[in-house]
Amino acid sequence: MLDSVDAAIVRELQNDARISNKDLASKVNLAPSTCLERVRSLKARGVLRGFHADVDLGSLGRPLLAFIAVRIRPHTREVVDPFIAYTLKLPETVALSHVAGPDDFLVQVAVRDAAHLQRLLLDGFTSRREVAHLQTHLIFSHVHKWATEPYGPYGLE
Amino acid sequence: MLDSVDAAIVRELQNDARISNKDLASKVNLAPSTCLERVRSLKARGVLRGFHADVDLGSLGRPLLAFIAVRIRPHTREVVDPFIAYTLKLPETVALSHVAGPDDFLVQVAVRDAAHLQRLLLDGFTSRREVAHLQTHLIFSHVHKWATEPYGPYGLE
DNA sequence: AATGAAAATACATAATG
DNA sequence: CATTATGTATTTTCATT
Repeated sequence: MLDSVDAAIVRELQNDARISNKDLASKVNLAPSTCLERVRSLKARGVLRGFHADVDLGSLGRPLLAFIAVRIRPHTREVVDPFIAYTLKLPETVALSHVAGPDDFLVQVAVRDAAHLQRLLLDGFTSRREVAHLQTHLIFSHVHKWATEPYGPYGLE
Repeated sequence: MLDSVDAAIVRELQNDARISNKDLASKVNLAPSTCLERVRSLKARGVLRGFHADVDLGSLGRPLLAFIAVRIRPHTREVVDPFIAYTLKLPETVALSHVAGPDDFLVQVAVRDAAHLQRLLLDGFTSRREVAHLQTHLIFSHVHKWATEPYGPYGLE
């Protein structure tokens, strides 16, 4: 359960995680000491899970993004869990979703170029016995909305 | 072009964007003053694009995630650009990818429950004239790997 | 829960090697 | 780029409300 002050703190930290506690306090109309307590509590309650730099992937030598839709067979825990662990260990993997539907997983990857993507597909995915089907969607552009607002009054959840 | 020190700074800030400059400097074996300069330069060069809190969406009243694959028609700039602007304004939208393939867009949304998702699909998407086809993939689980490592030596890019 | 004040840290900058 | 020095600002704790 978030009150309106918590919601304001969460909003500000979604937009700028490196804001100083003093400036944050001033934005949400709290004394710095109170603000610090609120932030600690939000972390302790698991509302704030972490703080991360958003990095230009091109600068990291990975300018090309793609989704890889993967069907695995059999779709049992014995196969699913190791597949997830394996995929998350790949340095190309940026995000992994286990989804409902014809496809089982959507893997978002960041690579240097098309040749790198091809190698990843062949050596990293189709070579695995549990991978039954692959479909690749090149990403022309990708926008992440870093700040999600609470649903309902103040996210009474 | 990142050297190994830049790469280390970027890695640390991807893992913890709220680390103090002093602690960051110590982790990457720099003097604080030098470290501060490095971080500023990385921001100025666009390598570090921003810093964001990772928030538990359930706590915001949005525990259900889905991908919505959208085909729009015609796929012209006159239609594409307003569609992107519209979709990014929806409070349910978390991320939007313009992709190659049969589907034109993958929209990641966060909603309260299945009823909310249904309303979003009907009122937010299928009601629009340019939306030719929709396919929804419920997300069972989603993992974002916040730290992407450079490709090659130090991401010589 | 929130506050203000004190004590401990950290930041920002400049000068020097 | 590291170190040092300096003044300023922030963070953090804690007694009080």
